[in-house]
Parts: sequence; structure tokens; C-alpha cells
Amino acid sequence: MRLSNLADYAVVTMSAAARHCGGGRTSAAELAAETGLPVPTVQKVVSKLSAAGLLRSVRGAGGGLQLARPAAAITLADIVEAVEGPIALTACIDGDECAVDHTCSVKPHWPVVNAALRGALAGIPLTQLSKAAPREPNLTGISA
Amino acid sequence: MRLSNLADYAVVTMSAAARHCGGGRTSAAELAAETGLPVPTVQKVVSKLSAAGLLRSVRGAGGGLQLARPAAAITLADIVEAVEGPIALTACIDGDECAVDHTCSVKPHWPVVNAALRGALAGIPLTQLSKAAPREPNLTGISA
DNA sequence: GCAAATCGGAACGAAATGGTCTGATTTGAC
DNA sequence: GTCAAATCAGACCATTTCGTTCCGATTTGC
Repeated sequence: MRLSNLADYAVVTMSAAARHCGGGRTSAAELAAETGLPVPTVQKVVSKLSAAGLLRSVRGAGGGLQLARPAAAITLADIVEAVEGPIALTACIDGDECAVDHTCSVKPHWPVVNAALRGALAGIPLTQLSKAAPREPNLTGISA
Repeated sequence: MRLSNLADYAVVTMSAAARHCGGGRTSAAELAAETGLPVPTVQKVVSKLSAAGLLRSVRGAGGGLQLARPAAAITLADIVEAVEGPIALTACIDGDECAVDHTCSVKPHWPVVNAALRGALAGIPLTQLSKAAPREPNLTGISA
């Protein structure tokens, strides 16, 4: 129910990379300095992000990273899926079988929840993450 | 991003317990036989559920379990929270601090996602899980 | 041709989870 | 009143996944 730290780091890293998009290429070390994350951790995150096609990496001296797509075309759902795979709360969706083959009356309901979660993540583009505050009035409104 | 197996088992167990609610008390062994889960696992799940106040357990010979509330008043959100704690995708909500104290522009957006996820889980009561199929037409509609 | 700088993948350690087991408690029967 | 059966409750151990770190492959600039 809680996404992994790597996914969280990936979101922060992409948010930092979005600010450097206009200025051209950046590096993993620079992103680590800005976000405060350890350099090796950022490297691992960058590897997954570039493997998923969200970042374009150029090797060699003078190389660096840059967004593969415009920041407006990248959402939270893309970043989370790049690091953690498909967005699904249960494994019985892609694997098709639970541990037991009982007539699971719960299984049909998971796609509804998954779609809701994915929709919430897909509704926040990367451009919005660069802003200071969201548009919603209640920041602590978990029970809203 | 994927809930733990225990939480999944808890949902299945509660769904099975809801069917026995009318007939009075049931036992962990009986629930294990119906769901196909290992008996000790069901016992562990039952312990967490009763500690959270969702199940009422009676010890001793002839004892057993029963729902503490009507099935209509128990939702997926209650079950998940009973096993996994508060529904939050990131730890920076309750802990208030990320690993680094950078001006995190991503943090303000998480409550929005958390509320959406919690709303999706709270919208499915336990009575609906006992039914064979959901009301939604597309079972595989993850991209809906 | 050499050297510096960068990304990429692999290996190690740690933490959380899942599963199992044994013990404490209570009721029912004799 | 005593014994025995049945049940839940908590503690222990193995496994897996996650997180971190390190080293090698590759490319450009001088």
C-alpha cells in the first residue's frame, strides 16, 4: 500500500530534472546535489527511468541526462510504473491466479480500485510538480 | 504500490466471515477451510482484524469469531487499514520529514492521491464483496 | 593516443514480510 | 470439582524483496 523509496526518489529526481530541461543536459551527480539524495541511489533511479524511456542518457565525457518527452507529457503514473511496474494493488491481476483457486469473489473488484488509483496518478503531470503548492486548498485533507 | 499478502488474505477472510455472520459464530479453522489458506495464516490475520475492532473473538471451547459490525458498515478501506496501517503512499505524510529536508515540491500532491485511493477503497463495502460479480461492466478495464 | 567523466550492471547487506510453532485461556463434559 | 478439548494470542524463524554501494564499460575532449 506504500510505494517503495525508489519510486519516491524517482519522482523527486524527475521533478528536479524537469527544471533543467530548458537549460539542456544535466548529470546524475547534479541531480543528487540538488535533491540531497546519495549519488549511487540517483544513478540507480536514473537507470530505471532511462530504461523505461522517460529519460534520455548520453554516455561519455560531457554527456548527461535530459527528459525524453516534454514535462507536460509525463505524469506521476508514468514515473511510478517505470520503477515499480504495472499499477496494481494485487498480484492476481497479471498473474491471473491467487495462491488458492477458490472462487474468489473479491477479485472482480480490484480493477475498479486500480483504475481509480491510476487515474489519480495520471492526473498530475510533471509540470505541476515543479510548482510550489498544489491547487487544492486542503493539504492535510486525508479524510476528505 | 502493491498491498501485502496479509492484507489480501484479510480481505478474503473477511469476505468469508461475512457469509457466516447470519449463522452466528465461526472459527478460524473453518474460514481457512473455505478460503483454502493455511490455518496459521488465517489465525494471524484474524488476530490483526480483531485487534483493529473489525472482528469479535470469543476464546475457549465453543468460541469463535463474528463480525463486530454489520457487513454494510465495513469497507475495503477498513480492512486494509487494519492490517497495513494508515493508507498513505509515502511516509512523509505521517512522519512529516523526508530523508532530506529539501524544499520538496512533490509533497503537497500526495494527499490528493491518497484521498483518491482511500475513496476508491471506501466505496466498496463488505456486502458487495460477497456477490459474484461487480456492477461495473468491464472487468479488465484497467485503462478505463 | 591519453585521460577524464559519465552511465550501466552486478554484488553485498539490511529490513520487512510471510509462515510456523508453542503457550495461555476458556468452556464443556464427566 | 476435575479433566480434557478447543480456541485465540503472542513470539520465533526462514525467506524474499528492497535499498545501498561498488566496480566495470563506454564515450568524448584534449
